[in-house]
Amino acid sequence: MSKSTVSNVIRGAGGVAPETRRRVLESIASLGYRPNAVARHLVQRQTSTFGLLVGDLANPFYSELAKLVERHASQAGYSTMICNTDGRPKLESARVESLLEHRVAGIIMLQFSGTASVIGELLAQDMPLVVASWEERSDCVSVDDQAGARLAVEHLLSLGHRRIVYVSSELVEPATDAARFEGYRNALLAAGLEPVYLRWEKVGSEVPDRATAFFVSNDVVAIQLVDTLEERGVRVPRDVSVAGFDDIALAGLRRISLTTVAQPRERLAELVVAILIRRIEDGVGLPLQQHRLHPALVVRSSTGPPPP
Amino acid sequence: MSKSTVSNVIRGAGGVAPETRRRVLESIASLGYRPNAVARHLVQRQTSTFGLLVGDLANPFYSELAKLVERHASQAGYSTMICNTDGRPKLESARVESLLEHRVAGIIMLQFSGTASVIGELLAQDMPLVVASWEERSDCVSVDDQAGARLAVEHLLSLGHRRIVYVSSELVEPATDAARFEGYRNALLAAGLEPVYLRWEKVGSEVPDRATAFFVSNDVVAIQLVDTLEERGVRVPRDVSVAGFDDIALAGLRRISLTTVAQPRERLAELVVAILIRRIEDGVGLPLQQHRLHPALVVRSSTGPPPP
DNA sequence: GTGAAAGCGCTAACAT
DNA sequence: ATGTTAGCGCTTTCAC
Repeated sequence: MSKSTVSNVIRGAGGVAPETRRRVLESIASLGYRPNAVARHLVQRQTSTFGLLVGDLANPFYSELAKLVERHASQAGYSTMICNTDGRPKLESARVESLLEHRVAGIIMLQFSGTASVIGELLAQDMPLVVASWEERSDCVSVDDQAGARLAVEHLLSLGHRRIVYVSSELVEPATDAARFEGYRNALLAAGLEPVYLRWEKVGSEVPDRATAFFVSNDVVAIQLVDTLEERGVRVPRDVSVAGFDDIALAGLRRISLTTVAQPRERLAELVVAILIRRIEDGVGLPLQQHRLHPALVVRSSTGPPPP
Repeated sequence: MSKSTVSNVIRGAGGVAPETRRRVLESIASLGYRPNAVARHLVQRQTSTFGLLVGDLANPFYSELAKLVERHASQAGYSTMICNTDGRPKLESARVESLLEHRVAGIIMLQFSGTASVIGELLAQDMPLVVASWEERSDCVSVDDQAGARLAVEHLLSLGHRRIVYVSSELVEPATDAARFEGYRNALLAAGLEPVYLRWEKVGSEVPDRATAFFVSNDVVAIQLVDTLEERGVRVPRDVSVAGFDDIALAGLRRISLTTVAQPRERLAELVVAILIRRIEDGVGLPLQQHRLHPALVVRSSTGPPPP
């Protein structure tokens, strides 16, 4: 009963006599032996751990996604090391450095803080990486942000709105925000209307009085916007309509009932993990794996016709 | 420039000549050398990774807590391996086994699925463990669930309610649920009233018509309950009052405005991590570290006087 | 102050 | 089918 035989039994490698196998298993049970993954990873020069970078776990969209990603990862035999970056580039690079030192098998970025260099560095080191938003340089899977925005804006347009404002926030990474704004802008331009870009942080001071509808770059901020508006006595959707993006669980509550662009979360999580595993197994040779998923408009009651 | 000298420089261990130190640092930079944490952990027979077990990351209370825990952990130099158990004991033990094989330095359970044996096994192996709810046998920190429930019920009582129903759900682990029910029960009994225990899953079929108020064991279910009630045309708080437990971020929204018992999340996360680190450093000799935090009632507009 | 040597617990290649 | 050997990349004595 040498180390290698025990190893063969544990790893399910063939070539072990049934009787030997039984004895090994028995000893393992009686001694309470537990294989040491650290040692295995060292000798294999490969861990079975993913690094999961998320901007803000307190944002339901990301925590829901993180949950799904972790599930798929563990089903495929991978553990998940989670890092909340708070959207801070400094923190992000520190956490990436730590993941690299831990020799994670691959990294998933649910939200990329905007420091383009981080992605470049990861790629330069051949670290398998999947970004859950559009990223030219690496494997990625995202929803078609432009199409999603167009869906929402066309809905607002068809309701009769003419003064539709785009509201952005720091919670959405710049590239994604840009794509959603672009979709919004194209839809407005096509209707011969003028796009207006507003930062959520400034809604307090400069909210355009004549706006009859807002398209907000994510649900969390959309819900906060409804809150803020109603605090000022503006009723939604009677006085003004609000549409969001993501379709977080909360958006479906009767009291919230937010019209929004739904992301296929389940499919997204599944794909992200599958793509990462593929990259890990097939290596650098594999061409870029980039997917764009279709979003769907979910009409609820935060949008309605503009006041007369 | 031997391996040990490099090691001494990296670890900041003294006894290295400034000139040598400079040269080592320079080589590290030019070669792009990155220390291998896996090897370090193997030789030290200790990782710097925490295992974080959470019942449901999609529940905002847990994701908010997870975020805080991860932050404190990383500030203390620990990585966080996250495991979503979905409240399923089978999954839970599988994930714990994986954490054990990874030789995590300690485990934090944000929600314990109810299989008492898991905790026993962990303790038997001297695995540092902190449970974020009351657990006699191990280090733990929780809010005073009984006191919290009493706060909520006394508020309802003072509003004039007499038929107050307790609503439980699978989302809350049994021990916590029991403590909250106990606090509810005591408060009702003290007022000479009869406690009623109802499972959320059964609210559809057997909701007591004469109830004028519900105390729900957590916010997520409380919010769903409000939804369900209003779907049936029952208005909150006009017809019936609802109070929850946790004070998730969502509860503060105007549209939701849920009266609830607030848990000191920030303090909880901080303590959990501090206690775990203490246990890791001081070992088995240290007596049990058990803390009970004080909850606070947050009165919002989901509660009001009962209808005449 | 620096280097040489041993060994953490495994796997993989090679003997037997 | 089983055992032996040689590392994986570090830290930690222990010599020098």
